[in-house]
Amino acid sequence: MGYGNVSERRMQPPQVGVSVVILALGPGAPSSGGAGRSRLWLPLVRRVRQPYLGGWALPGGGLRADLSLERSAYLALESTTDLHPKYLEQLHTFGGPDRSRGGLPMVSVVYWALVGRAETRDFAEADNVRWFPEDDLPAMAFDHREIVGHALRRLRERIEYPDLVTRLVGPEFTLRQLHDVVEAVTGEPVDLANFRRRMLASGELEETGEKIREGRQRPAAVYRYAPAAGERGTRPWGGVMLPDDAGASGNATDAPASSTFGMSDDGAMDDALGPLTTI
Amino acid sequence: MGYGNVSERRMQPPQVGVSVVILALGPGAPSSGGAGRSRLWLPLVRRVRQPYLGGWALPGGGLRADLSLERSAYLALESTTDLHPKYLEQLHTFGGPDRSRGGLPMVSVVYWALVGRAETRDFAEADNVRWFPEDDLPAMAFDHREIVGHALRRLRERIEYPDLVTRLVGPEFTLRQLHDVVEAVTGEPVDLANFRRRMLASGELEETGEKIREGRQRPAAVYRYAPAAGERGTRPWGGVMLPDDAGASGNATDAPASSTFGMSDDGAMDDALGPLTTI
DNA sequence: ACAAAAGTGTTACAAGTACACCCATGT
DNA sequence: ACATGGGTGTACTTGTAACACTTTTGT
Repeated sequence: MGYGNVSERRMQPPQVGVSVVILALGPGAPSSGGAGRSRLWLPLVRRVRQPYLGGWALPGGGLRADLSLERSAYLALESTTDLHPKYLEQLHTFGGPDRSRGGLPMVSVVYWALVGRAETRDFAEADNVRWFPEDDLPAMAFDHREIVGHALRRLRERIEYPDLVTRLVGPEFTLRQLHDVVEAVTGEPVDLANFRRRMLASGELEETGEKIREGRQRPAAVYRYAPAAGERGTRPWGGVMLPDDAGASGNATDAPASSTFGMSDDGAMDDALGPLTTI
Repeated sequence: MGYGNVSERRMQPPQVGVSVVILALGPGAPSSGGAGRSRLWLPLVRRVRQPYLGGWALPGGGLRADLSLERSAYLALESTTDLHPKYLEQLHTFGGPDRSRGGLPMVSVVYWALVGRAETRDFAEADNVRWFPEDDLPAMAFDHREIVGHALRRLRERIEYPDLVTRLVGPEFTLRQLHDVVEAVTGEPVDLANFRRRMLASGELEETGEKIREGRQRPAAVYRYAPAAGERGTRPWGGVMLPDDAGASGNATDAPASSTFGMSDDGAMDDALGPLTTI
């Protein structure tokens, strides 16, 4: 009952898309010439359609019915930014009529990921992609600013867990590097001695046997993240490890995702209907 | 590129729905005649269409473009089970091609909620709704069994937080009641003395001044959940408090949701396309 | 020798655990 | 009086924080 006299349009479910918040460490404040404490940076893409045409938005894309949410997120990210995080974790799903000002209603499943410095290619800018420091973001499309805030909060809550910190620094690292990352992320000073002990006590770090000298003082032991087999994926949150060639599903000869994804290479189409959304 | 020769259908984004996992305390194992430790129960609704016709599924419904995700979840729940939780929290979003066996691809935004014993009307069964104990669930449609597992894990992680436990017992309670709930949920014994102190130390419980006698021994002090104004909503997770008459948006004369929702009263349509999905 | 960073020890305090104990109440 | 649950005390263990200290290296 009550079905005929309510406008059909209001009953329509919204469209779905995926967005990704990528976080990486980058140079510090310009006042120190980029030196000093590192900051968190994230890539945004320029929108190429209304609404918010020309504005900055999170990388994202449409959701394909034949792919898992993670795969969709990964492909959307790949096609817009060429980044290849090894780990994606679902952050939250945003929806509701208020967020799509001017566009069609849209539900965005948002993932977040951390990438090491190496993967960012020194923050080189692709055509429509630019990296911004977390504390100096431009005006952003839709509610993407709040989404970023959400992701940052999440990161700060969990940054002290070995699996998260280590993801920001790359596969091998010294304890001091981890420490500096934690301080950069939280903005709070952390006692180095106690931090060392906590990390080592976690049992998830393994000494590589190598030593590395960052300055010109005593070299530090190099570690890698190597959780005991039993406790892998034991975290309260459960992200998804992507295969090394996550763009293909176990077939190395697959065409690159950017061509199978069927999207032109314009980024930030997550909240407007892209060419693949035919209704 | 690569757009024309890929089937249009695969490019279509999936439909979206909302599902809700409701958890409430109910009678214990039948071997003890329902006495003994309480168990967690949850309501399921019988499906009235393919796939999984006649099977049990989580309450849910379509997502309306003109409502927030929470409101959609609330209305779907209300129209299928007549339950009115005061609090809903987003759990996770499930999607991917594997989960919709036989149906059209579907993304489900899943919420979870806890309701007090009072609200369950002694687990009375409505037409197509039945309550099941968490440890004796029937075969369930789609991946709903895993979704329930997800919700239970989440509950067990957080059950010791005052705001969660208190939601399972209703507005007023004794410390022993809280304690019993925690033991029922975790299955582990918890030291009562220490539990009392932890709860009181949280500062989120307020004595009502009343006393109540459960057995025929010394009466126990009655408490209510009353977090200090500053720390309300300070939890790492952030659910949504629904207004007391959450079905209406501040307008008491709104028609009941079941008629504005535009759905017939068949439950568990979240993963099949209901009458309101016209494409 | 000195500076700088790596790495270890020590102490103080907070938080959590186990368990013994007393108190209030109805039969 | 005594059984039963309500409520408190206490000793012990564990975790965390602060900070002094020793070691290794290059200049």
